Amino acid sequence: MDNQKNKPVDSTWTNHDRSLFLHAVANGPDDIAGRWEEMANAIPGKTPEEVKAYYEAVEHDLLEIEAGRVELPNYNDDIGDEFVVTVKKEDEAVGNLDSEMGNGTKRVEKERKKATPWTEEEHRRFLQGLKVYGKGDWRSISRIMVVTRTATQVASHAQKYFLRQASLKEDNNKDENKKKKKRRRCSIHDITTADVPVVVDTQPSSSTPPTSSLNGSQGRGVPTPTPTPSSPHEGQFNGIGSQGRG
DNA sequence: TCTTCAATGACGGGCCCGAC
DNA sequence: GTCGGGCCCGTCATTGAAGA
Repeated sequence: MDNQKNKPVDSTWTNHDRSLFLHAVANGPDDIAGRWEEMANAIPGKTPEEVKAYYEAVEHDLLEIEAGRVELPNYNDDIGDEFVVTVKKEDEAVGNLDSEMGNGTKRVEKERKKATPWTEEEHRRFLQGLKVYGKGDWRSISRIMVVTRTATQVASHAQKYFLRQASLKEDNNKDENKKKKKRRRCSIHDITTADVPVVVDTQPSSSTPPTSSLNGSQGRGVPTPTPTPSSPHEGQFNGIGSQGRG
């Protein structure tokens, strides 16, 4: 199977297949052994071998791009087809402000872009990227791990994440009474790197999937850490991704 | 000079809690 | 039970600094 590593991405995969593939990657099982079978089940007409080969090809392509060995064909729009389908829909809903700004045509009325909350899935990818690429390499994290977010967004998210961690740390040093007094909601930032195992090997030879543990058996729903037992809304941020804001 | 990152503040919106 | 004010959170925009 290793000889398929340098194979270009299989062109027989339709956009629909690719969407299913990405979804399967995001929600795939934790254990590597049964992973490909699970993913193949989610993509009609594809065998586990095909899924694995496709995954490795995609991974290889990403690494090539990352290494600067591949010229990017105007990826602003192209990536959207394959990786940010859902996000694009939201962008359209708010008038695709990004593309307008990107063309250099200044907007007459500067309208604040509608905030799209980070999903748990995105946050977990972010954490994995943080572990793999380290603090500061937001570009790589945004390109490889959280393709639905720009480097700026990743950096901003990281800032709030670290602030949150620092705040939690501070609270832990206070006594129980003070802790209870402070109202703190559950937040997506309560998911820390300790909850996200590193599974990405940046070496091209590795076939370790970058998102193999995302969600994993946990899947959707209740996040593991609930650091504020005093909060009446345990597991509240379960809805952060889905509930949206309005 | 250009690109990238970090820091900061503004803003929108949800949630909590007390008053009624 | 409901309503409203204040608090808190998350995202976006802007600006300056640093490095290539």
